[in-house]
Amino acid sequence: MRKPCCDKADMNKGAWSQQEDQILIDYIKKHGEGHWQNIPKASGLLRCGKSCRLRWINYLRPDLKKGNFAEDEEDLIIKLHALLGNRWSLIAGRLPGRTDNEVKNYWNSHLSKKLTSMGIDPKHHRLSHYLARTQTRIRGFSTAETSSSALIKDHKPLYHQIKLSGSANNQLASDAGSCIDNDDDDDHSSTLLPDLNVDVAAADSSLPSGAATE
DNA sequence: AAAACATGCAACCGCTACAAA
DNA sequence: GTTTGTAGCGGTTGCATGTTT
Repeated sequence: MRKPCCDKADMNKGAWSQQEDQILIDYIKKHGEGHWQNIPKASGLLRCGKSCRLRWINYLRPDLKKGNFAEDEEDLIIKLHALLGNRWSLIAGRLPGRTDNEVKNYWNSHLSKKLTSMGIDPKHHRLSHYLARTQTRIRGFSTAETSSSALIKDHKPLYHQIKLSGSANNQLASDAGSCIDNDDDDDHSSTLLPDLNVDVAAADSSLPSGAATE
């Protein structure tokens, strides 16, 4: 087991001060991103490189979009989560200005509850056991589009069509295909996602099993 | 008004992947 | 081929704030 990256007792922890933020911003403006381990030494910050990287990526980056998630962003997150599982960085990569941490937090605090309240298991994106008992066995998104359609219609359009440009869609399919596994207990593996036009069954099987599952 | 509880977010921790030596 | 160091990712925690009792 490797030592932690920052075991020095004199390193700061916890919330960042404005002064620390400014030092980090100034340093990165001058030297660019990367070489995070050098930043504490070079800038005089009493933070480990890992902490600097996280602070920059999640909070200080100028291209970050602050504020609430739009409805179409929510929808996209839900769809991508159904496709990719907890691959937060991949999902965030499809949402300009959003970070993996932000998407993850938003999922855990809002979206998973929202799906649960709709009777949908947020983990597997299918009807919860209670509802499923009264339904035919269904797989993947077709669940929400068919068997639970009446349920869905009473709520905001979580599963409505998201318009992606052709190239964006192809890129998504490409990205998604590169990270979905063949876990046969996982309903992602054979799901044809109608909205995104992505046949997950055709995904690369070379990835470690369970990568998109729990 | 105050205590208890719930919620959301920022940050940390541990792990893995990857590259360089 | 092995070792070592760094970057990046996802899970988890802790704290600040808001809400309820």
